[in-house]
Order: sequence, then structure tokens, then C-alpha cells
Amino acid sequence: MTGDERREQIIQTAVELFSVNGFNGTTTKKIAAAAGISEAMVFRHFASKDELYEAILHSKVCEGGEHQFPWEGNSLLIKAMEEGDDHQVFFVLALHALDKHQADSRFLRLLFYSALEDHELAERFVLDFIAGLYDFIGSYIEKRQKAGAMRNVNPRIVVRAFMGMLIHHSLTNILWDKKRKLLDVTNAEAAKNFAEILLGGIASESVKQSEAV
Amino acid sequence: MTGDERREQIIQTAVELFSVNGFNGTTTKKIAAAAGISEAMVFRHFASKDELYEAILHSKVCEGGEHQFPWEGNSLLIKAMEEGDDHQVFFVLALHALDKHQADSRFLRLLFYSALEDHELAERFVLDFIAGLYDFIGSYIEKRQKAGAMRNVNPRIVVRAFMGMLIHHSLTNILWDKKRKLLDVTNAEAAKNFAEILLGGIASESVKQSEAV
DNA sequence: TTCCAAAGTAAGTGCTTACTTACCGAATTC
DNA sequence: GAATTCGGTAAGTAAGCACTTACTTTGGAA
Repeated sequence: MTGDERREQIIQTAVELFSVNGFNGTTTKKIAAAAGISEAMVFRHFASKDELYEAILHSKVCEGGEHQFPWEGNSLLIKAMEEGDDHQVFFVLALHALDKHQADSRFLRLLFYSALEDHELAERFVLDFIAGLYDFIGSYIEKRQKAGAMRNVNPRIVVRAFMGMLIHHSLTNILWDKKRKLLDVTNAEAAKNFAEILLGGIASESVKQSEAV
Repeated sequence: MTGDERREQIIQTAVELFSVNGFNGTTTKKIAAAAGISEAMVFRHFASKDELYEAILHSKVCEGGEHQFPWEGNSLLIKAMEEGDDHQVFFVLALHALDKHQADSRFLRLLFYSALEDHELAERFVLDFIAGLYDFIGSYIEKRQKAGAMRNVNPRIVVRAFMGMLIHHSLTNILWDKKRKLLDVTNAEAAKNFAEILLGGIASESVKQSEAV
């Protein structure tokens, strides 16, 4: 196996272990064993355990590149936004997020671990990424408020409420309610309901009136 | 210092450290040093580090006793529920939760750590406690749906959405956005907006109609 | 065929970990 | 007033930790 291949394999193996056991709960010995190599090889590729961890966060943060944000390259979403189809906009955003969380629950675990364990890179990533989401969704809400489609609420509170529903839903499923005892619904169902609740909650009087007839 | 006093002091000291550094990141030596005693004393009171951790969760879970649930002993809430004052009900619930999270952020950190680190007791506590909330708030929503005040949505999805807003808001403030760069609002403001969004999102057609006039 | 760099390892190093042992001094009990 | 219990410690122990050293294997270019 070449150096680059081995490096990538170590990272993948370590992601698995770090996401389950955290930084302090994962030993370099276990990583080496899981990768099927000697411990010395781990330290040939990464000067320290810290450096390995940073490499992981870096690769995770940067991977996907342009597809970092959910709206980039999503024609369904772009079209819905242009047309002012709010239900479609928030449904697509929600479903995209929930599916992503479910598909890469390891990454969510890693992010939460690194937040608790206070790793710098993770905090910066989250703040940057989340700040982007706040700006993007927030500005869309502002636009729709000016168009009279939504009532006047602090757009950032709305974004927080929306992301709260999504992240908490995924988190509950991943961390506590793996057997779906509390609530067992498909991502599509959840996304549809969350979008409806949010939109109903910020609809303008005129929208309510027209809907209520 | 008597045995019981010392035991309690060790627990308090350990809570502080476990909530910041997690189980694996906290050494018995550090706990002893922070408590100003020798390591041997820690092991006189607790047979193992695991037992100390369990004692912490146990004391945290059982402390407060009857006041475990936010609605018990809250006359403001009980009155609002009897009168069907939905805004007041959800506002009080939200503010109570946000204030509690802020006052005891250590406990939130501890819960998240123990969920990630897969401690049994914590998972059971959370499921029990949260299940109680789902039943309580869910049944109130059901009642209001039958009364025609709310539209027909799965009450448990509504509860999830509501709790999502609250927990995510607190979590963001505690873990990532300590400087409130993303959103800087008081708990009362947040609670008011979350309650309004939720209620608008699940209002029945007739309510919308009467509000929209 | 020889050479050599890169992939790989076995067996350490010194330090830290959870946990123990053996002992001390001061109350309390009988 | 001797015995005993109780709060407390200093100095361990064996195992585990991140990380190193000194060495071997291997595959391709000269």
C-alpha cells in the first residue's frame, strides 16, 4: 500500500473510533490494530495523536468541497426559492439535512465530541458553516418578509427554531432513542411537518387570511 | 469533615470536572487534587471511578425529587393550561427550560457526554424524563386539538419540534456560540418567539381566521 | 544484479493511569 | 485508659499510555 493510501486508511479508521469513543477514549494502539498495522506506522504518517485528529477534522470539513452548503447545486431548491414556494424551500432544506445526518451520523458524533472536548478547529468550522446557513436562510426569510409573505420576526430566531427541530430530531435518534420509541417517522414525514410548523408559525396575517378561507 | 460531607464534596468536585472533560478526560488524581485530598480518599468513598460516575448521575437524576418535571408545582402553568391559554402555556414551558439550561449548563454537558460515551444510566434517565415530557405536552396538544384550537398534526412531532428549538438554542449557546455572535437574545425573548412560532404552526383554520381579521 | 528509498515492524522508553497497601493521629467507646 | 473506629495520607503497583528506536522487508530504477 502506498503512503497516501495508508494515510487515508488510517484517517478513515480513526474517524470510526474517535466518533464512537471520543479523543480521550481512543488509543493509538486501537487505531493501529483496527487498521491492521503497527503503532509505529500511525506515527510515521502523523507526528502526534493531536495531529491525526486535526487531519480528520480538516478532511471532514473540506471534503465535498463545493457541496459544503446544501443549496449549492440543488436545482430543486433554487427553483423553489425563485418561485417563492416557501413550503418547498423549507421542505427541501429539512429533508436534505435529515438525510445527511442519518447517512453520516459518525460525523455528527464527531462534531459533538469535539465541541464538548473543546477542539478549536471544530468550533471554528461549526461557527463558519452555521453562520453561512444563518445568513443564507435568514436573508431568504427577510426577502419573503418584505414581500409580505411572512410576518416580522427576527429572521435569526426563525433560523434557530428551524435548525433546532432538525438537529434535535437527528440527535435524539442517534444518541438516545435508537429504537424510535418516542417517535418513529420517516425523514420525509418529519421534514414535511417541521416545514409546515415553521411556515405556519411565521406566516403573515394576509397569508393566514387567504389560507383560512 | 465527616464521611458524608466528604462524599458529597467529592461528588460536587467530580461533576465539575466530568462535565468539562468527560469521563475519559478526567483522572482520579485531578479529582482528588481539586477536592484538596489524597487520591486514596476518593477510593475510600467510591470503589472505582465508574462507581463515582454512577453516583453522580444518580444524585443528579434524583435530586430535586418532586420538582423533576417543570409542570409540578408551577401554578402559573397549571392555571394557563386550565384556561386553555396556549401562548402562556408554551411560553412558560419554554422560559422554564431555557432558564434551567442556562443555570445548570454543567448538567447539560454531563448528559451529552454520557450519551456520547454511552453510559447506561444517562440514557435511561433521558428516555424516562423525555418520555414524560412527550406524554405531558403531547396530551395537552391532543386535548386542544379536540377542542378545535389546534389542527391535526402528530402531537409527538409537535413536541419534538418545540423541544428541538429549546435544546438546540441552549446547546448552541453553551457549546459553540458562547459569545452570542450568531444570535443574542434574552431567554424571555427566545421563549416568546419559539412559543409563537410553534403555536402559529399548529393553529387550526378557525384560529387563523379569527386572528387574521 | 545491485542499490536504495519507502513501507513496515518488534520491542522498547518514560510517564500516567486506576487502584492498593500500610500506616498515622485523633476522637469516641467501653 | 486501653481499644477501636474513623478521617486521612505517603508511597507504592501493575497495566496502559503516547511516542521512539533500531531494525527488516520489498519493489522498482540504474
